[in-house]
Amino acid sequence: MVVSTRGKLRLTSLEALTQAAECLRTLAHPHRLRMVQMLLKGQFTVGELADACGIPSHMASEHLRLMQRSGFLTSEREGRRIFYRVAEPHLKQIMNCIESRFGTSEP
Amino acid sequence: MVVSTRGKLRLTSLEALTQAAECLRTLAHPHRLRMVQMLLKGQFTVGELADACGIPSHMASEHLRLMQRSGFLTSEREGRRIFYRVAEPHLKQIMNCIESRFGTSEP
DNA sequence: TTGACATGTCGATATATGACGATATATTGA
DNA sequence: TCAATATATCGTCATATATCGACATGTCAA
Repeated sequence: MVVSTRGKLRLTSLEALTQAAECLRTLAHPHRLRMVQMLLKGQFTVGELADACGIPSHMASEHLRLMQRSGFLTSEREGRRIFYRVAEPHLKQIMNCIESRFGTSEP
Repeated sequence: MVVSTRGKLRLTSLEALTQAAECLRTLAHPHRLRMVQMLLKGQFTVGELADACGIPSHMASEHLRLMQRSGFLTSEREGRRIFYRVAEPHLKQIMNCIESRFGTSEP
C-alpha cells in the first residue's frame, strides 16, 4: 500500500463533475472543436463556420445552438447574418491543452 | 466585417480534432472524471475508485478499461488487486481547468 | 483444493446523440 | 410585395453509450 496516496483528497463534488461532464460532451465533436478554435480568434458567421467544417449551414446552426445553450458562445445578428463569439473564457485553456497535444497547422 | 478575424488561422486538422473529440468523450462522464481526479494524486485500486464513485466495482472496471484503451491510464496487479495510475500527462491540465471552473471541496 | 475476494467480460436493454431532408423564420434589395 | 439569402427548427432514422445482472477469471489463504 502506497501511503502517500491515502491522505485526504480535495475532490470535486459528483454534481459538479456531472456538469463538467456535460460541458465536455458538448465540446466533444470535431466540428464543434473547430468552431471553438476559430471563434477563439474572433467572431464568425454560421456560414463561415459551416464552410470551415465542410458541413451544411443548418447543421452548423445546430452545433452552435448546442454550444450556446451550454453558455460557451453568444450570438449577435448583423443584417441577415449572425455572428457567434466565445462567451466562456475557460475554453481558451482547454483548446490550448488540445493544441499542445494534437498540434496545429503551419500558418 | 471584422477585419482582425479574417487573417490566416492556425487550425488543428479535422482528423486530429476527431481524435481530440474521442478523448473528450472518454473523459466526459462524472465517474470517470472522479477517477481521473483521484488518480492524479496517486494510485488506487478498482474497488477504491468504485467506492469513491458509489458504483459497483464491475462498472468501475468498465470505465477504467475505457480510459486505459484511450491511453489515459495504466494498471498493475499487486496480489489480487489492480492499481491504476495516470499515463497521459495532459490530463493534469484538463483537470486543473475543470477544477478552476467547478471548484473542489474543502480539505 | 476449496472458498472468498477482486476484477473483468458478456449480452440485453434503455437512452442519448448525430446526420439529414424538409420546412420555417428573418432580413434585405429589387 | 416578392424573391433571394442566411439562419433556425422539426421529425426520423441509424448508431453510440450507459447501466445492469449474470457469469468468468485470477489470486490468495486456510
